[in-house]
Amino acid sequence: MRAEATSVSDARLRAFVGYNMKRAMNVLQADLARTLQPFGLRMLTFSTLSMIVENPGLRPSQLAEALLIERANMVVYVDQLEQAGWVTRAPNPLDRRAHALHCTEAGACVYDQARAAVEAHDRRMLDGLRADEVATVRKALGRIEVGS
Amino acid sequence: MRAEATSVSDARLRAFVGYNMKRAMNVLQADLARTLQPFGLRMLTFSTLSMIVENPGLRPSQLAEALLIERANMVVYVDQLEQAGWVTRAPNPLDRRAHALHCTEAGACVYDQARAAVEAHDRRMLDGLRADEVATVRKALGRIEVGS
DNA sequence: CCCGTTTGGTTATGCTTCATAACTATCTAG
DNA sequence: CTAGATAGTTATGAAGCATAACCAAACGGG
Repeated sequence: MRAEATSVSDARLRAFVGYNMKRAMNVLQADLARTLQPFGLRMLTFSTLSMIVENPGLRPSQLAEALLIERANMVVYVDQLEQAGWVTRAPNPLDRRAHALHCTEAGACVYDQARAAVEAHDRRMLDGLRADEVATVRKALGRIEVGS
Repeated sequence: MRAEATSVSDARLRAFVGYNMKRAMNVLQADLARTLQPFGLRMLTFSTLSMIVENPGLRPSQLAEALLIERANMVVYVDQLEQAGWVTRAPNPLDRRAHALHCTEAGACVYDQARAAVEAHDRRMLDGLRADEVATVRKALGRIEVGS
């Protein structure tokens, strides 16, 4: 028999919605990373690629602001996408400081495939919840995000 | 006028519940860190302290398992709590390999105060949501956590 | 009882995310 | 024209997390 037969309980922490959210987020993040790994993407590079595909020509600083990431860190993610041949940093004729980000054909291709996988993952994650329940979750997440 | 007057949109990413959850979690985490900072605690040290207060005598490895943290990393958090004088590592007479974790009086005191602050934070975070909506959110988070 | 295996705690190391400071080049406003 | 702001970059450090390796102690089959 073990030294501690008494069971350990996190019931007190379970009372906090934030604690449950963190645990759920852990699982979600690990699962999503597994989903994206075959495409050579991670959560942040996928988000970055998505923003570039959907907003062609945008600047890195706009990207950073939209994704709540520091400009300094965005450099790394754009670097990785550029080195993979999925994104290009074109000079911006209107502002020689800025870059205009565009995706390549290969980038659009991998994005389409990855997006389908992420959509499937998102659907699977909410499997068993009714549409109105999902709507409630979205509403709650929105409140938490802006409410601070 | 700026080079890019066209507005940047993350609408495509907003379609994913996971993306909204990550953004909400970012805000939550930053806000909770601010809440805990006056007490000299962070999310993980607070969770660790809570588990020790609520489960006196438990072993570090039990703690790690309950909080989904590697044993190797748990060492650091227990170290910090011990150095702050809030937790003690007592020898376990039944198993000389193991440690029995207990909180000190000072540890119980700071925990009570921090817990009240975290409870207030959790309540404020969900302000504006009905009880049944909160229940739905809890249910969804539970599904995501175990569903994988 | 002996010895291989397992377990508990620890140390070291590396990766990812994130924040900050500092620098250069460029733009903008007075 | 000059001062200050902005865009991109580099360097650095903190936190969270994972893995491998190590030692001491416990366990279990022969």
